Amino acid sequence: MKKPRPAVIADLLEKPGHLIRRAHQFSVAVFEDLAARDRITAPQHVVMTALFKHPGIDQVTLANLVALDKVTTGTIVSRLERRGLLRREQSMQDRRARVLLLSEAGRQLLLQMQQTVRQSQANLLANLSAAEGRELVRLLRKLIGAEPARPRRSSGRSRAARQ
Amino acid sequence: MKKPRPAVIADLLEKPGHLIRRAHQFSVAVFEDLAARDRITAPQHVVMTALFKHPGIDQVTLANLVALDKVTTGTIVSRLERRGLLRREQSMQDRRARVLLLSEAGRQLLLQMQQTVRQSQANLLANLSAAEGRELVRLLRKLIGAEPARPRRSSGRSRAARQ
DNA sequence: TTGAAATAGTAACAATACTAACTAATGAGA
DNA sequence: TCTCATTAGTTAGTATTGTTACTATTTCAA
Repeated sequence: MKKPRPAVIADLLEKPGHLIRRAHQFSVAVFEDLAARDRITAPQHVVMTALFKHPGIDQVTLANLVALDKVTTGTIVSRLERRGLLRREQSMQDRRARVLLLSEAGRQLLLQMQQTVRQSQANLLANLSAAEGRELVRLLRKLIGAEPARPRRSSGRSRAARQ
Repeated sequence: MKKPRPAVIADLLEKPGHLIRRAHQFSVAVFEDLAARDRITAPQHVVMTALFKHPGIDQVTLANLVALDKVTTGTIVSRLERRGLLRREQSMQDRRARVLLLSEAGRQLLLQMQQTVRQSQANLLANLSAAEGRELVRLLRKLIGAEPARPRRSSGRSRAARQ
């Protein structure tokens, strides 16, 4: 006799999609808990980090680096510019493009936030052992198709980074 | 001699917070890819699923079930109500509360979407082996503090489900 | 060289997601 | 019973995130 199939619809806590949303929600909350003092959100921090490592890139390159839509990247950049944390200059080579540079204030803020950021990553993984944390990172990279195999190249082929 | 510490700032693909955001982005894109035809977003589907399993609950109870803010839950519910997928009635017991029920159209749509939903979960985990998928689910549950240990009780203590 | 395709950026729109502040109703203790 | 804290829901405001559509510019190919 067949099992009666009590629920056609699976429990939410079994669904990877739902769990990933919960994890994201948790991650954002943990970050903001510590970074609220500096009035920096997680994506703003990611953008600043990318500009720290790659000064002078344009918005589309930046969008690909951080895996955000170019429109989203544009609004985040605007907000940071309004706060004076980065500068936006006409590119000499391409008059369509805008060259992005962290301002001195932006650089200072980013460096000063390092301890905070490390702490928030630790809080995020607090419920996991060190090995589990590493395994989670590995699985997430594999899930999104960002294999560590390829030596450099980045960008990957993540669906949403299409433009 | 010390290693020169080439980058103060870690690579984004090492940071669990960034990877979780990427995974969430990917998850949403995969779901919408299949569910766009029904014009149902992932959170709308989660809300409908919860109402299917728990008909007649109020908005705050629903918000706790799906781990969303009560405001967000309210706007999603409004949108579904406007489309006729659920009904909202005054509660007899508590005149502040609104009792939520899936309409017949909502029930039909939800059931009809089951195959789509299963497929999108499969697509989401396509890069992982079955064992890796299960491990990811386990780690995410542990991360957000929703242990399978406790037999029933749910709700957990997720930071963002505070209200 | 010129005309079409591609690209960088923006604008307008929609949906999620949260906080803070509010209204209305409930409930519990003095 | 009266007051006050709590609770259900909404409104307003901010931010992220995406789509589609548009302008300006560049590039490539006929």
